[in-house]
Amino acid sequence: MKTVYERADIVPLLAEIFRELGYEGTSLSRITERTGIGKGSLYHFFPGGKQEMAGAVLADVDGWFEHAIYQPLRKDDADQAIAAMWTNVNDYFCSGRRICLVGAFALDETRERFSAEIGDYFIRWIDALRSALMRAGCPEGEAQTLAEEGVAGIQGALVLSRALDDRMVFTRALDTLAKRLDAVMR
Amino acid sequence: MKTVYERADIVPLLAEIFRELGYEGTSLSRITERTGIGKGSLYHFFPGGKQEMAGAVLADVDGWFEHAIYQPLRKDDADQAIAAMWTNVNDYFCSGRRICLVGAFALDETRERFSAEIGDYFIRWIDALRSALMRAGCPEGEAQTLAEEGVAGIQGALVLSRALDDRMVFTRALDTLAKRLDAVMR
DNA sequence: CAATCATTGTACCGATCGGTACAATGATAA
DNA sequence: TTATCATTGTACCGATCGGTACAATGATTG
Repeated sequence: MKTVYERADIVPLLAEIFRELGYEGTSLSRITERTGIGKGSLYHFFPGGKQEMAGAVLADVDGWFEHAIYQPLRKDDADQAIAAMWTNVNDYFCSGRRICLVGAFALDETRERFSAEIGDYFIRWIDALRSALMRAGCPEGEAQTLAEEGVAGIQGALVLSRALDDRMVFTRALDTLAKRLDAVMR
Repeated sequence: MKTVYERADIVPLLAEIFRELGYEGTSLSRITERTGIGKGSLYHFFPGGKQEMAGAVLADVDGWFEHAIYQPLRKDDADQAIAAMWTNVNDYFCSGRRICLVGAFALDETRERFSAEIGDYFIRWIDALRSALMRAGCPEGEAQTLAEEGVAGIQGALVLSRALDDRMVFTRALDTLAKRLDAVMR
């Protein structure tokens, strides 16, 4: 018996493991244990080993945010895009049950491995949000501060809700942030 | 030649290493490499091994916050204590260069090892801040939300400033948070 | 059918992991 | 001085680490 995988199917599985265990905590044996995918397959699709696996996961995450969050913020109706951001972020992070892999990588030495990808992810999030805020009538300086506050607030809400093991904390924090940005736009 | 240590001197050294490398990323050999302390000494002071070392570091961090942040928030003049919190937090985290070990542990599976300590640290921070806010004239419901927002905001600012490798982001975020809490108090 | 080739399971590699055992060291106290 | 005892350096343990080699598998193509 022999199961055949595709690279595109493996990446989301890897993502969940890196999210839960972190980069250092993720070992090849635990990947095999939790997915059934052997080393042969893993090194066939990711010849660069663990580093390439994590890199592929980061690229996948980045692609999702670019499509689902950043592009709407840059191009669509500002009010609608910002409203959609809150609901999409709440769904994506499962109300705080899931964490942000990029944020987690930023905290420890894993950052050194992926500093470019990590920086890009947040820079583009903040820029896209600021763009939407300005189109909604917010002056530039205030829009930059608000955008940073919103993105940082989401990351902090993830930390806090996991620390307290309380998903309501995340949803509540998102709600407070949404109201704050809303208030400045009109 | 033989260097003699005390447990109290070792803990801060361990703290810095756990902060930079995370729990899984911190190995005994790297501790020895960066501190010169051998396994003999480490297991003499921490018979429980790595878990006890990290536990001692968490207790040390908790003690510092209890003394320098929480107690003033609960007992001293509210305005002064909150103002002191911002400057002390900015100093403690070196304007975002240092991260919060408790928050980092909360993000990955390390949380399972120390869930009680992690939960306590944040619960007491939020409670103390809410107490100060209420004494400063903030109604209870709003004080709870603001306290959570403040603590989460600090954690998010740490993530963001490290991700962007920009310490100004941290100082700016702290400033924005301070102004926000200040506005509601009067 | 035969040949090709992407994919997979498994055995194996040296290095490092967390942890233990214990003798050497050196300060303290009788 | 001698005995005691906390402290340390070092050698060692089995397990696991990330990674490699390669033959077996099986779908695809001519």
